[in-house]
Amino acid sequence: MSDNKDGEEVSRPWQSYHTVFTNAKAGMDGVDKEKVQKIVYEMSKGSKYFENEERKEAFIKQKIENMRAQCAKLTVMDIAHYQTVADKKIAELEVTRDLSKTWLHVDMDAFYAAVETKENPSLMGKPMAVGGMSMISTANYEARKFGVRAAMPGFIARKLCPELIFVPVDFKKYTHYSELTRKVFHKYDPNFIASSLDEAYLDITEVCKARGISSEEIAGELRAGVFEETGLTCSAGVAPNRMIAKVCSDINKPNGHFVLPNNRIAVMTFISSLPIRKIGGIGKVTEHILKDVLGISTCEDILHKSAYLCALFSHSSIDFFLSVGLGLGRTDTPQVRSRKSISSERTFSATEDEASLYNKIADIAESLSSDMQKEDLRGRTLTLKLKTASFEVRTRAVSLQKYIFSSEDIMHHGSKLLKAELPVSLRLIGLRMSHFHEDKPSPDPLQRTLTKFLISGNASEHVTHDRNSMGSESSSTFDVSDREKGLHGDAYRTCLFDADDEYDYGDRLNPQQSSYFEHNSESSYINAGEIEKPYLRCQTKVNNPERTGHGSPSKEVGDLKRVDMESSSVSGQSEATYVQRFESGANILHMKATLPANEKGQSLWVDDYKCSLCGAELPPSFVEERQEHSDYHFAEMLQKEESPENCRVSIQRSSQKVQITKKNGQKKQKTSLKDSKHIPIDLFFVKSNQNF
DNA sequence: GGGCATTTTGGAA
DNA sequence: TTCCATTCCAAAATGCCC
Ligand SMILES: Cc1cn([C@H]2C[C@H](O)[C@@H](COP(=O)(O)OP(=O)(O)OP(=O)(O)O)O2)c(=O)[nH]c1=O
Ligand SMILES: [Mg+2]
Repeated sequence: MSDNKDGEEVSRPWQSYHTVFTNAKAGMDGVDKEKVQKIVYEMSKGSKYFENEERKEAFIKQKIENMRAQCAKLTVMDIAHYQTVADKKIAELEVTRDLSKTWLHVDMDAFYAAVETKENPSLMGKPMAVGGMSMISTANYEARKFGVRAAMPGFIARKLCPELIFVPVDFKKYTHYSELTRKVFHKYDPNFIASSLDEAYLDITEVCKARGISSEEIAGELRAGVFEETGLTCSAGVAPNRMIAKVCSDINKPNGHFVLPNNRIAVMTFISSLPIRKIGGIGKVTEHILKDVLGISTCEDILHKSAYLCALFSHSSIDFFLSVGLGLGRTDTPQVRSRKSISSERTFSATEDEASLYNKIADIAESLSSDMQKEDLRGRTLTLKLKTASFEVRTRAVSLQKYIFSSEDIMHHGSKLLKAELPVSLRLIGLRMSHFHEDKPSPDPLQRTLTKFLISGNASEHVTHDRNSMGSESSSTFDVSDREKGLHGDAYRTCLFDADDEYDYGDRLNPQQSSYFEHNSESSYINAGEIEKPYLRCQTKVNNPERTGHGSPSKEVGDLKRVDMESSSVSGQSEATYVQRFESGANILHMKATLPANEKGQSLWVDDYKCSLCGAELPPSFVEERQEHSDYHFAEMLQKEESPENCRVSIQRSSQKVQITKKNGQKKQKTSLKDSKHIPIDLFFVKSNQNF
């Protein structure tokens, strides 16, 4: 297979250039995929962006090779062992199957584009995209016939379709229409989960029973209701759990619905031939890895390769994959979660002019501060995000003792972080605040703690009465991390098991969250957890519409005020903690590991391939990289011997980093990127894997 | 050994 | 001419400090 692939890469290179929009999507039926691929490739080839993608791709390929090697080493006995482990796990999961609920997933058709067309009917029937020349957020179905898709840069889309009309994004409009749709959703499930402006999950078990009608009828009625209310079409999917419902809503998109009966046979039949990429949580990289390492393409394949999966991946990943293979997904209604961060970033033409960079960051700080004030947020951690002219992304964070929100404070700390990176040529700067303080303004930390303590008692009561108690959202007043652990402490990994849940956080129509009634924009968080009539307490949060060119309006996340942990830690330093690292994008999947530790000494290349100190693999041809790698170990040793106290910052700032997986004692490592000036780089790997 | 802080990664709309 | 976004989440890994 790999030989074959390599061969194709040489003769038809565009076939191996995968993008987020390479993946099939509704409305792409009659499209000449080959032609589109070729144009996309031609337009991308040679660009800085492309080169960065190639670097990332090379990293993944290497990882795949390592995993394949590991598979090859498995003995018959190993495989038999893993098979029993897999079978046991499968049996355990099967027991949890719950076919008693009926979930419906609704997804608006070409949402932004549909809204724009509704407001400007002259666009009807013409290929149109929402966004600009650098990026489009979505395209209508006429444009999709040309291969134009969401997340595709505008200039490429125009190449695919010269007639394409570009309409700038206008979040205010989308938010408005979103509210209208939610009004309809609310009639069928007052606790519906809004996972984005245009999507929601409804537990229609009760409505069906109460009205004595089928889920099919509910789906039709709901879609008609949405159309009546908004003039926009949507698609729906009905299934016994959210994971499958989401897949189903895509089956008859646009303007249609698909109902999967609540019985095991139907689910298994449906899932078996389904490409794994259709499942939420499995994206480009995971698909690539499972395909190239184990030949897995469909959900059915997952069960056939269960032993290998157990041999290669971590527990949580195994649970997730096997659940997908079994067609199992969440059926409960999760706890409402509050926003955890807020950010603002902007792309501009690359520059290394410091004055101009400071101007940019000032604008961003201003914008972020303004957003924070709209939600009455104050945060303790500020993260600076940078994207260099070569598309390398870096982040740098500081945790402060004070909670801040003013543009002055943000700018002050943000520019300090930026200053440490100069000189550098950047194309993007972003600022993100997190570790929010949940109280109302009260600058004094001590006082806040007290206030919080008092409030937490009351707030807790409300919150805990929240619909279901799976979360310990407020159980532990002062320990955020404990609460979060509780939140994810379920049998499955939230993120992967049910990707839907990833989005539940935000748009779930929760009391204080976004929706269409403003009277509560001021609602105090003390009522945050109460949910009698959730939507009645929603506030309309328009996320700086039009500020950004495209993208999504920040997930109007509600701010379920949770009592945050107080300053307590702010580890030592009086000012703040500065730590940094860098790295170019590279993918990592988590796997099991198995590499022996090395001792310190000189850097030698074992088997002419592996570093004797850390096990990193670096082919002999990587002369410079090897030199650099050796230098790194050398510097590391010097540091250890000389200044133990500076170790942290120094090492982290060095151009390479070595990571040792504790659990497995295996190591993985990669060379990260450099620092502003040169560009070393590249990685190598690890023998084994990591955990998925 | 645990808790905290930082960074990276992959995913989704 | 233009030349690949923005917002947000969770997990995992790493290192420091107790
Ligand atoms: C996928 C994607 C969507 N969006 C926005 C624009 C979309 O209209 C909106 C909803 O996303 P989607 O539901 O993924 O797409 P869509 O509604 O435009 O089309 P479909 O008929 O296939 O459902 O989110 C982005 O801004 N960036 C993205 O990468
Ligand atoms: Mg949609």
